[in-house]
Amino acid sequence: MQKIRTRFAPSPTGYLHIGGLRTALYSYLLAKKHQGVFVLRIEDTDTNRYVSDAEQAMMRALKRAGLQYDEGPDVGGPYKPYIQTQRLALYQKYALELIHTGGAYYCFCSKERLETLRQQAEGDHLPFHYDGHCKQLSEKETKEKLQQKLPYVIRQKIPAEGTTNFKDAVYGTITVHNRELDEGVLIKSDGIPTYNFANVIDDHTMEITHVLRGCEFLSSTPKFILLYKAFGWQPPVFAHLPVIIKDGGKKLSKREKDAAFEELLDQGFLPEAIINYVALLGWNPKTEQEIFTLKELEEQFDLKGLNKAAAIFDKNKLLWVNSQHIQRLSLDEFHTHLAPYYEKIFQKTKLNVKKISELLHTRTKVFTEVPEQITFFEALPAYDTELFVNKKMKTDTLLALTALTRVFEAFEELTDWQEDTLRSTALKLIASMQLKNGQVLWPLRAALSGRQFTPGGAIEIAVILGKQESLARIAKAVEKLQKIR
RNA sequence: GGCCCCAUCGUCUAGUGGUUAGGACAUCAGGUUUUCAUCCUGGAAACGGGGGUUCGACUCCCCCUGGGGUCGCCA
Repeated sequence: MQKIRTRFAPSPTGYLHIGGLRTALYSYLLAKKHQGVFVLRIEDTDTNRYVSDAEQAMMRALKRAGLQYDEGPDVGGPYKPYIQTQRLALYQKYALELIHTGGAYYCFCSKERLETLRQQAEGDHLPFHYDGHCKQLSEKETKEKLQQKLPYVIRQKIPAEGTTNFKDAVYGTITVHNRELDEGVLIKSDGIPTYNFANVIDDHTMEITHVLRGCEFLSSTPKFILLYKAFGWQPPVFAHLPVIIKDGGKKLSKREKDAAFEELLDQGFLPEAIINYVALLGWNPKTEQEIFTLKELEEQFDLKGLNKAAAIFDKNKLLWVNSQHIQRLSLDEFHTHLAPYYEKIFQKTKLNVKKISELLHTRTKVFTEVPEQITFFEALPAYDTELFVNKKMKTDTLLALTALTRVFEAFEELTDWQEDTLRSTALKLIASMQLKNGQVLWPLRAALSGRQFTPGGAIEIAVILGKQESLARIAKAVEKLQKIR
């Protein structure tokens, strides 16, 4: 069997958004699954929309996502160059060939004439099609106009009769009447090809076997097929992907920050989690597995599992997938991810941050939510004595005062500030007071943290804070509680 | 508007003529736990509508409705 070659062919107009990421991912997975080759090609034929550094941003994003391409602008390959504006001579050559074989023709119509045609069509409530005006030109007339150096474009010639169809790997057979197809521009007046043309030439010359792209191309694919036919080439397998929309059914635009892959990274999501989530948005593994590594996706991906309907990007589920990936991280790996946050937060104190990581591990959905969870370690936040009142724990300010006073006395005597010791000391005290664990430990945790909810319990927090700081915080709580008596 | 495409819980989806319509997220209730989180148990929650075909339709066909795409010298 022929070796599978897929490509991701973005136009460098901005950043890698979720839809693009998914297209790239599926292309990558399809190639990897079959030991094929994944190519990155930059489609920069729109000189008006040139955005500097967008290519670099695209390549960086792909790499951060883990989708390393085998051939591309910066890594080279046997079909280079991989940037369309560097392949202009090639398109020129094929366009000429197409004119000679009757698959295309010169068109000298002015933009004004086309605009008039367009307005007319609109007035008649008809779809605009080029009227074929220049198709009637004789060879001699054409030659004359070329010699006069009149500006021209090259248009695709489309059969007036019949239908064109192709089998899409996800949508099945698509058929359209040729009369519905516009004889679109192949080469623009500046000599640069349009997407329609460059895409076909490149996919063929780069021997791409499978084209995965957004379904906005579904209805124009017959034109591509016609182009392949005109050249006598075998078209690749096409697989069009449904769109990803945001909640509320609106289109996910590149402008939207949360639609950009790297923005998600900045928001504290793991690249492998984003990949995992996006993979499931429109593809079903046919098993009940939900959490995948890239490697597992490479093994299990199949075009057959692709879905036709548009999918809504659900950040909630992404959050969950992310938390799952975080929990699968080893403690060391997890700790490494948190290091920069610790550095920022713990300016004054030197704490056992490894222990904090332990507490955080099952409590983190995204890294960016970590700071708010642990700032109380650095400095005791202001709090009200109401914090000591908890119905479920059966505590109130009076009980808290006695409990904390006793805890202070017991802890003060300890020479060994270890978790086991603290726990047994606390439990012994609780037993002697004939109270429930929560009646002492809730006030203790509140005193130590000044917060209603914390990662970890009273004992764990005390261990991390150390003896001096813990006692100071308990003393402060006692003082506060005495004041309101 | 023409053409093309799509349609199962709020969301992602399984389902290919006979199922108590399954799973996951979210949600609700309960349990474990010194709070929170994790973890465990359970609940509520869907086949857009109308016609056919068939002994039998979520599944097949048609129409409607709703949604999306496209109609550029953009991709």
